[in-house]
Amino acid sequence: MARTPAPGSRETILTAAAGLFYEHGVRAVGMAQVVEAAGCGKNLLYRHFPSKAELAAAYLALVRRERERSADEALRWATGPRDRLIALVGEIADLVRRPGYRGCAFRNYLTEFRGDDDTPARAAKAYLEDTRAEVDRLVGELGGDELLADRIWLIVNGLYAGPPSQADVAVDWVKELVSPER
Amino acid sequence: MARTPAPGSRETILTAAAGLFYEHGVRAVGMAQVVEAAGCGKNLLYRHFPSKAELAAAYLALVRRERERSADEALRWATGPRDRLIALVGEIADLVRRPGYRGCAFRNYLTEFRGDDDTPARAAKAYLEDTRAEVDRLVGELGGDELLADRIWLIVNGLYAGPPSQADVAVDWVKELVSPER
DNA sequence: ATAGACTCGGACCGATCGGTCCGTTAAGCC
DNA sequence: GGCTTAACGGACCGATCGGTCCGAGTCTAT
Repeated sequence: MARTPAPGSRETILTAAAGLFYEHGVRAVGMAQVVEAAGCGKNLLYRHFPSKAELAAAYLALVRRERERSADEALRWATGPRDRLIALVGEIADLVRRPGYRGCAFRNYLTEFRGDDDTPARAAKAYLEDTRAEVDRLVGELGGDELLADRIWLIVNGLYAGPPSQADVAVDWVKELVSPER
Repeated sequence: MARTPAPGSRETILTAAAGLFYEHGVRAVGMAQVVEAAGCGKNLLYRHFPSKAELAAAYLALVRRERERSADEALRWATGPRDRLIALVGEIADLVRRPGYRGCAFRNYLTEFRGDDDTPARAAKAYLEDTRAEVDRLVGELGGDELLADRIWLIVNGLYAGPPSQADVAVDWVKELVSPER
């Protein structure tokens, strides 16, 4: 079974905060709620995370780790840029289909704090840019032009926003786009 | 020249609130800021809008009126479902390209208040459903299948989310999708 | 001039925000 | 058992939240 992290540990607090932040939004969740969900004292929370902004940044970093782990696993068995692109979009589709899906954590944060340029906002932007760059790289390996990369990125953004019922449409479309024309 | 609305009027207050809500987000803007921007007293604000939720609902209703006016104008000269679909997406592209674009007001609200089911949230959902239904209707008139409607909706969602530089890509793609195959 | 209606600005309310601090309690460790 | 360490829970802080209320001032109509 999975190792149970010690109560009051940094990991426990961060997990509790991440769940609340993702479900309700960072702005909507107060530090008191985080403390209550984590089952620890405010004291300990502020020892691990000196401010709400740093807790939010750690939340986004945690989500990024999870996303990258999931993406790495999805891309493990994909060989070549074509399969890797399909796997990349398919992995996002799996995320969107998951019950309790509430949108992309990074896009959500940038919507909640639009205009801000604090640490978590920069982390969110960095993730989006890196993902976009990954799409560009794979399309380049595949020999595709910038238009193809733009179109796939358009689908990815639409996939993140849209209802889960659109996930299959997005994946199938990308498969079609990256398949050699008959 | 444009008629200047009376200071302290409902229209003046709503316009000021709408600008702040759209730029910074509804949660991030306090009623005191609205009052300050509107140049009126709190008294008058709460006479016209009995609560912040009602002000937010009026803000979304205002945006909806503007969006529908702009869409009607864009669709005025389009004849037939093909041109109307292209015009519909092109009008959204114009919005996205506008300086100061901060995303779709309705999607932003639903992100900020995810999980809530108050009056403004229902208004936002209704707008999105109506727009999606409009796409379905036009695709149906054109003789397209559900897949085409899903794909166009995917592009629309991606267009709203993506950087303005993607606007042309989205419009050109929709043109290609609805054009009769050679 | 005077009365009335209306507005602004701000004081004010209870609640909650992020964040600090401390008394109590409990868990090690010798 | 006694000592140390540390976490919990909550009181507490100033600021801000949405929302109410009132005094002072303005304008108009008579």
